[in-house]
Amino acid sequence: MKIKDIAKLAGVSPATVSRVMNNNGYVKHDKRQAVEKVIREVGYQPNEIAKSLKNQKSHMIGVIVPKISTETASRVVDGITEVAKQHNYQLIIANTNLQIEEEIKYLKFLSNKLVDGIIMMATEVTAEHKKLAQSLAIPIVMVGQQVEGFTSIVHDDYRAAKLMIDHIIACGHKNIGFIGVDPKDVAVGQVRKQAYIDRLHEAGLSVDLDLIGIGDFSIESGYKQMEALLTRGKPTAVMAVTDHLAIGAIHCLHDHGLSVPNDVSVAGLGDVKLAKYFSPPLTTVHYGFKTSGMVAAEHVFDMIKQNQVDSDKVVIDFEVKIRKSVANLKTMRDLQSL
Amino acid sequence: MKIKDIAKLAGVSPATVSRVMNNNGYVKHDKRQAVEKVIREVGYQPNEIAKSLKNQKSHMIGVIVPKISTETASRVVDGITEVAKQHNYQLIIANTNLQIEEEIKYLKFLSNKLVDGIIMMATEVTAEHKKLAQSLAIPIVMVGQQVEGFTSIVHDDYRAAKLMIDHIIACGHKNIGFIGVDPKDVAVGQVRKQAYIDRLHEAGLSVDLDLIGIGDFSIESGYKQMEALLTRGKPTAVMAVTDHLAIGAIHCLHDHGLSVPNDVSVAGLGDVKLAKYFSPPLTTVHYGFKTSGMVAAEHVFDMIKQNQVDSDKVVIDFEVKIRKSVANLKTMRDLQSL
DNA sequence: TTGTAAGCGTTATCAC
DNA sequence: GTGATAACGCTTACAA
Repeated sequence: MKIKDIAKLAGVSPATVSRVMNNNGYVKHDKRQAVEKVIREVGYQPNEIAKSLKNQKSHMIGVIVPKISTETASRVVDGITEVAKQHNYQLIIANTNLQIEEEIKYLKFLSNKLVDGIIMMATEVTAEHKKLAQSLAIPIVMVGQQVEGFTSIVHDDYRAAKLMIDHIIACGHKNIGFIGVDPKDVAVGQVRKQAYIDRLHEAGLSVDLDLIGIGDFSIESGYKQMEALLTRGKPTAVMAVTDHLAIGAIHCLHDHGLSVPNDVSVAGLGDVKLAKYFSPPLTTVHYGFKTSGMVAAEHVFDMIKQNQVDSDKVVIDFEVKIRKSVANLKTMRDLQSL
Repeated sequence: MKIKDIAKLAGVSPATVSRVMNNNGYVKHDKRQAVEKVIREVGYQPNEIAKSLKNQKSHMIGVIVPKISTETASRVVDGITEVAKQHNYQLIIANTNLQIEEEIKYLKFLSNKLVDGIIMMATEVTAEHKKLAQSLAIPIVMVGQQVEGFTSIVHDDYRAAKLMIDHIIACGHKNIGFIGVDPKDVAVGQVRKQAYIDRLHEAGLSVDLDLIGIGDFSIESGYKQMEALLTRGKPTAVMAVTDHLAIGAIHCLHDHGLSVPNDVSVAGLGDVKLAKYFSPPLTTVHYGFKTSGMVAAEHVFDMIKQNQVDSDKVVIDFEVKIRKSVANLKTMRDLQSL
């Protein structure tokens, strides 16, 4: 059923039907009624593809994510959908499974008039990414990593990690371990580690390489790195760069008969939904991922509307969540001396 | 940059360029070379919208989910993406936030030539859903709920829940509580509850209404329902219809100074990623959500290819995960008598 | 082997 | 107010 058919049935021209559908131009009351009646009766729905082609607007934005089945990604996507809905936009999502060529491929593919804008959650951003992205006519915003020349929605990873270490130091810990990830991921792999190192230095504590382990993003990896740390040194506290890593570490500690936090404290970063339900409830930093998504979407829509590209950097709030997985050595000592 | 421009630059007709791009029809070697060279040089990418309009195929499938930031949904979507990729299809996802009118709306919207098929994760399926869905020309498959007249990808919720209760009974429990959800969700709200009731009857145990609580899908709700159960009766074990509910229940028990599983056993259903890292590790049933998604996608593509609609019911495997949150009363007694 | 032109379903311009 | 008609960028008969 196309516009022509409706026109015929209503005894008007296609143009009139179009005018009725889009509420623009003058249409006499009775004709409008007639058209609306037919539309209702046959349940006509316009062909969105044809509209897109004609209007040069698809009313879709592309979202490139490393892995949708990740809490971080799905929370960001959740935020994006929410504001997309307000703008009557649909999301077309591309799951790259962390493969960099896939990201490039989708960036190209999506930009061919298929979408009016792109939101990209990149882990690693290469020069090729940047060059390609810059060559595209449509607005692109980056989430999670700051990328030169693009509007980037980020959390202040440096400050967040530093405040976490702050808290650990304030609890009286001196041998503080670190479990991180590959530095290819700048925000998580580099920035958070740098914060750790800087904060230790500031506190006059030495950075012990034996107390640093680098894994990937899996829980198992947290377990393994913790195990390695245990053979190499004697940390009283460990900060993991991710809640999953922290959970793996805690599990390892338990398996080794160590109590968290009485024997070793563990802190995470990210505040996954279940973090507070663990035992001990995980001390971590809450990142507003959904907010990131919403803000990212708002920026894309601004750029679409104004038909121009900007390159802000917007920093989303975080919140340190002090729970039970980091022990206060001072109060523990006080308790023991009683 | 459109096909016409490429044609001009390469000194051929648009038709030839199209033939080169799609590898069909005869094109002389040198012309092909020339065209390919230009394409490469200008980085030409065809307009996918125009292709869709002409080909009457969008190479996109629509995915309607209640809430993407849910582990269940995102695992299903993960599976869908994986097979979509093999077929060179993109996903356009619609997040309904559990609102039924949204589902209807998207069902209509997506079907207007925008997508070649739809995968729907519905919680509640009304008559209106069915009628509308049936009127659409494109293939639709349902995930998570069996819907008459549609290919439905489901888990055997009845058997899964029954086996879980089985295990609980086998552990010597007699006062078994139940935390469920609204029956509007047939699979989770009705079927799992029925399994609980039936299994108790089969075992000759009476069903005590005071030991049944109905909440929603939130962790907090599990907490509240558990609290209510505690005031009304004295269960030695509780099955929650969802891991989140179970986690809430466990939390409540802990807050009341009760040990899980020594005082009260708790089982969940679903096996969220972190379930095995809880303490105690959660006894639950693993559902292959990613597999559901993959199978759903395969069915959609079959139907798209064969250009016909079928209405299978396919049942995805599950696996009972016996961990530590359900105690064996018999061995406990043996231990005590030593 | 290649080019011309019609057509996919809309919308917008321009006559009337 | 309304209706032809060209155009959006592509593919595919059909002609040459």
